[in-house]
Amino acid sequence: MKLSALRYLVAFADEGSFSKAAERCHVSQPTLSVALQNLETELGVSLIERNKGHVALTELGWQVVGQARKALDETRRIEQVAQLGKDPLHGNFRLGVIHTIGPYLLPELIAAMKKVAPDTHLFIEESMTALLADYLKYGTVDAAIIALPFDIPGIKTHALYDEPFEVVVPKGHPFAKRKQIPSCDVRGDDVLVLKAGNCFREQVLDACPEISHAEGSTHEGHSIETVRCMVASGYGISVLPAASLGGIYRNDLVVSIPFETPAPSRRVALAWRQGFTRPQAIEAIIQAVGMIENPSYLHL
Amino acid sequence: MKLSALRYLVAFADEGSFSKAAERCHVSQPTLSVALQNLETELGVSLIERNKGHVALTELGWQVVGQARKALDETRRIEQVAQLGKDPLHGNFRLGVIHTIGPYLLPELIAAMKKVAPDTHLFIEESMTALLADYLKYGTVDAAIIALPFDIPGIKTHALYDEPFEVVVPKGHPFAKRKQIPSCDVRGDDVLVLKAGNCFREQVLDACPEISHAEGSTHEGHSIETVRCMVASGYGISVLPAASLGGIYRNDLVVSIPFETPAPSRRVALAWRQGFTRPQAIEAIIQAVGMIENPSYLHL
DNA sequence: TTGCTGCATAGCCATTTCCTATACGCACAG
DNA sequence: CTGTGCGTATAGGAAATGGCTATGCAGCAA
Repeated sequence: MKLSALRYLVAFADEGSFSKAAERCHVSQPTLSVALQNLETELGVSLIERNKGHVALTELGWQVVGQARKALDETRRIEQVAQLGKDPLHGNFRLGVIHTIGPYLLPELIAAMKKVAPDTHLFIEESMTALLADYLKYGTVDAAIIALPFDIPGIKTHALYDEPFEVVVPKGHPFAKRKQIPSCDVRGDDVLVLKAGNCFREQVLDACPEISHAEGSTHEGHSIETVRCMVASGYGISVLPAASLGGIYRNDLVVSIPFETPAPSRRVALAWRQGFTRPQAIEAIIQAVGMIENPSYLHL
Repeated sequence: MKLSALRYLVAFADEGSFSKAAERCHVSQPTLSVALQNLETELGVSLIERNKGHVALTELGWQVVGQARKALDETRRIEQVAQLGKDPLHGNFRLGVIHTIGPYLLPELIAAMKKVAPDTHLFIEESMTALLADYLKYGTVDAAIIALPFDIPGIKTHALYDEPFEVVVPKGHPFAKRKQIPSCDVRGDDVLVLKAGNCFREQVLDACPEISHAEGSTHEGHSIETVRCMVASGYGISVLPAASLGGIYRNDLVVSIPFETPAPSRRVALAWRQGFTRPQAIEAIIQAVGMIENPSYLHL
């Protein structure tokens, strides 16, 4: 079945003559005539009654014309859908974020995106770095916010900001009154770290190599919030990213103290597939991050 | 836009790979690959994100696929409509009837058609012979029941039955007690006839040439029912077709008397365009007329 | 590295599609 | 009755299309 033949048929129904229909369709009369004959042959029915000196649609012809109109309408709507979708800032955008950043960045990021790209609807996928890498690769997410380094073939990144780490101790801990702490003071087996798989665990261990970190020990937490509660409960001290300690996450049960400069930190970046078709949406996210006011991290 | 490209796109959405989609569509991988590239170019958007080692639909791609499915569904339904319509006894049939036959034949004809072709839905168009001829010609009706002769180029006819005429007089009229009347007795200026345009008027004047028939006189009626009422009211006598005098149309205000044999009559026929595409429906009507029991006319 | 898989590209061929020219039938006018 | 105009069908040829095979190239697994 050819869409052109359907258009010819509808034109014939509207014009009531082969010649007029051909004119309307910008084809010659024989072209349209033959095309309709073929359509009838293909469907195995007679759509047009050809009489000496007069032609008209058959009863069935009218039914087919009606259905053909619907089909043509739906195909026209394909073009409309494509046209609407041409705006790269319109439609859904699937954004992955690592667990140790999501809760502390997203509320403000989403608010900023509403201003930068109000028609972009963010779907958030929170996970761990390794999984997000796969998601990115296979297109499950369009982009991801992760911590560098993030060197994956075919994936591009753009640094967003640096996030310093801070030491977290329970109220009344000997460190609690100090203004700054050197990283070498964070050591021993009472330092709580995240469980394996969270990239932040490795980043902390890199920053404070003297932490004792037997994997599977009771001094591991599933999430930053768990660790914070464990610190508050006196299980030990920890090192957490600044964003998880400021703003609405500040509380009275724990005390956070900056490291001595140069404070250990991680560089947070946006990552996306090289072939991603909406670079403008990537730009919008970068711009939205830059718009966040009073962030608990260091703008680049 | 090509329907094949839409099918390829949907197949790709289902299979997630060019090769598998090509296999499903029974075409080679390059064919499908190129077709989708062309579709993207035509729509001016990117539907598929091509990465090294991995391809996937874009957000917009999914939207277009959804719309493409609808369009393909509607085109498939065209074939279904055609398939259903292949039954020539299914669907609408527009039947024209002249005024002087319609009310007296249709009730029984419609009942008979319900048995012969229950899926044929009759649309009735009641009019005068000349108009029906045009309707037939231009396809406004599919067939017409008229009185012979009806010689029109491109129109075929099939005689259905002979309908004798009868003399109608008011109760108490001198003719009322006679068993038979010779046509020469029907004469003068108190014979009521139909107005010009009704073919039955000419048929009566042919049968009884001695009727005085100044056109536009007060002795003309618009319809058989009007004439019957005029006879009942004592305006004169008339000649009417037997079918309008029997059955439910028999009443006590007028008396109908047969003509002497050979009684004047008219031959009623079915007429249709030579090129009409559903001859089976024509056959069904002829058969339905033959099925009518106890008709007020003479089966051939 | 090597082979395998999967998509893109190139070149070729068959088919399709559209055109012009022409034939044919009908209607209308002279 | 005949010529002319209108409308559709048919025929033949040119151009465009759609399909194929062969091949290139990148990623991935062994």
